[in-house]
Amino acid sequence: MRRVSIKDVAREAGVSTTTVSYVLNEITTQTISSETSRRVREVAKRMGYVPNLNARSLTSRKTNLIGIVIPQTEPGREFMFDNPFYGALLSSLEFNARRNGYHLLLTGPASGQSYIGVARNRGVDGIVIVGSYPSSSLDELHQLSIPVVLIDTYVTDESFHTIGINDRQGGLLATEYLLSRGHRGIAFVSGGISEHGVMRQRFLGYQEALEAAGLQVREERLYTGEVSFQHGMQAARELCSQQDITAVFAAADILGVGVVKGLRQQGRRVPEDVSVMGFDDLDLAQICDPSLTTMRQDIAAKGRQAILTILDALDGKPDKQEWIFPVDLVVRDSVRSVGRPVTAQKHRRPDSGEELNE
Amino acid sequence: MRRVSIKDVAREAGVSTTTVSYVLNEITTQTISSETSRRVREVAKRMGYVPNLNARSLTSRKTNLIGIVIPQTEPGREFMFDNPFYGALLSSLEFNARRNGYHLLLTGPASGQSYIGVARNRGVDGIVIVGSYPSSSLDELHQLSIPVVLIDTYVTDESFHTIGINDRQGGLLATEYLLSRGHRGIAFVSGGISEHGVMRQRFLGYQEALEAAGLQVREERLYTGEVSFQHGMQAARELCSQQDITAVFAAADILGVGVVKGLRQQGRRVPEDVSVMGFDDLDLAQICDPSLTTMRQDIAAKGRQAILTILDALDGKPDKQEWIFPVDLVVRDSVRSVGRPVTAQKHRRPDSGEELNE
DNA sequence: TTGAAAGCGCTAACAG
DNA sequence: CTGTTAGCGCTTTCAA
Repeated sequence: MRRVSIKDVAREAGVSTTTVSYVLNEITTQTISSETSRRVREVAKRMGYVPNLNARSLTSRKTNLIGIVIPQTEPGREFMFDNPFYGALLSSLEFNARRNGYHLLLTGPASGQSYIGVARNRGVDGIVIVGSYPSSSLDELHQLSIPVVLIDTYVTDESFHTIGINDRQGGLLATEYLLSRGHRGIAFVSGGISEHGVMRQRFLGYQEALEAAGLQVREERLYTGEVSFQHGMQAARELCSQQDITAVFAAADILGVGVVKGLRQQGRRVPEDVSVMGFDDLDLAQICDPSLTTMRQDIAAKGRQAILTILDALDGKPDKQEWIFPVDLVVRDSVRSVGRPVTAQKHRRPDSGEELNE
Repeated sequence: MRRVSIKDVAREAGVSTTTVSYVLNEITTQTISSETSRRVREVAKRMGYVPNLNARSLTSRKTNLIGIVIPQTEPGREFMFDNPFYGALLSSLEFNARRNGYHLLLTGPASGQSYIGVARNRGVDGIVIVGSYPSSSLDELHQLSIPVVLIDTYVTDESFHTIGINDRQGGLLATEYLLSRGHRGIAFVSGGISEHGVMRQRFLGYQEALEAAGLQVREERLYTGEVSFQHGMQAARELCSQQDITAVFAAADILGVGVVKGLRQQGRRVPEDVSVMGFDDLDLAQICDPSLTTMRQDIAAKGRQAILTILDALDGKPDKQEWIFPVDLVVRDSVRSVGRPVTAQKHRRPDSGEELNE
């Protein structure tokens, strides 16, 4: 049984398809007698007419579809995302798209194939890309002449809108906090450090904080890999052999909780033996025990702004948008103070986050 | 700058659009000279031609689109899913859809509106619905004459395929395990218990196990609410006042980790003071400390089978498919044995999961 | 206030 | 081996 089309409605109502179209789309430049209008509406309703958006897009050149590209954690891996971060972001994208009359076309990057293909095939009106990709892939995006929003990636390209947080400052603040607690041996656990990725920025913040404190980044304290619970655990296992590490800065909560777990398995207590900082402030941070001290970012805001930015661009706003949301330190239970070196300050305010003014 | 269409290619290659269509779609019933074929391909590539799937769907009556409906945790809430369960499931759905040439149209149920609307608008080829909905909503699904797969819901309707696990048995096994460990005061923490939902089945398993052990379900030990970390914490806080509760069966891991957290906040130790069981075996279960004893289910398999079932139906297989995947007990660290009543067995196998044969 | 006609990009009989 | 033609469902001039 075929779907009822505009033709069916037109025939049944005894008018032309044009008229049906006018009525149902409430075209104000046309004037339709209220009687006709009423009848068309009634018939359409009775027959259960639903417009075919694909057909409509053919003429209107607008699909009301927004493409979302979310990375695979690892190439060839079945799961796009183990990291709850993406679930939260996706939720926000969906919610905001829907309330504005858009639908979401979801895709991971086609393995070995242009991940733009889908967007072109379907004629999405805009596209949101999460995470960083080789710039070769991004080149293809130029060819699509549609609004592109890049979330969490550092490319300086005038034709793309970007949404992110101040990752470098986040890394800086996190590390400064650990330093302020007296830690000097601070390991860094992260995902892959690619040129345009957030991990690199968080690392730079880490480095900057260390150097400002007169310390050096030490190769053997760096644990990069994938952003996963597993990698966090693995890193923790390895770093246990270095006695001078008293704190770990994990550049994502999912890594942080892995680190905590791994440390535990090695018989180390958190934070008594080793302190741990996360990044993101997912629910995970509170689920973990001890609850994770972390850098909070507003994931919902990112999703919301991504959609709004697309809509703005579709509305004809020409300027590139560039949003940087703030990150905030959230102190919980996974970091403790250790005896500070001789450079202790004169006036030590008890229990306050002492600034590190070298 | 307009996208290049089949017409453009045809003109450039000096052939008709028909020929282009034949070549590019590799229609085997037609025979095209290899020279023409080569030229068309070359031109198409050079011009960067990408077929418009929306247009194609107009004639082929096939969109290669699968609609996915994921519930909102709570009506009016911004997030569809806080629960990482949905992220995992969605990943699997996307992966399997893509490898079969399908794309995913993602939507939460439109607030106050038919959540079938999107599917009809877009003409999706099949639809996957996760979670249980009022049966009134499901009625509309009949009108769509497309394959429908229901994940995690108990409706007996011949026209829908279903995929799930044996929730009742899961609830039974979980509770039996707690009983076998000597627990008698077992609380039940879950999401809303709706008629066709999984929570109800898990509850029935809980009830069955209790009754088989000569115990009764007690109203004051039931904590139903939403499936969230928050609700788990809240339930834990409340159940602390009941001294005779020595174990909690949380019908979802996200609830379980909330319960553990809540108990901790009340100064109760897990499992020394109170034992906790989860359900799902998400990563969370291991992130939690102590790691959660739980019922494992294969989320990836659910997603895979959902897509395969749609494809089967689209291929013309007429029979309703009904998949029930197994659940397995995963013993970790959140449950301890308590002194068993006098009915202790003669031969007590140390450290084995003693069966409860009353 | 309404409708005829053309066209969006593509496919599929059918004819040649 | 290839092209003509009609049509998928809808919008949009343009004319009546």
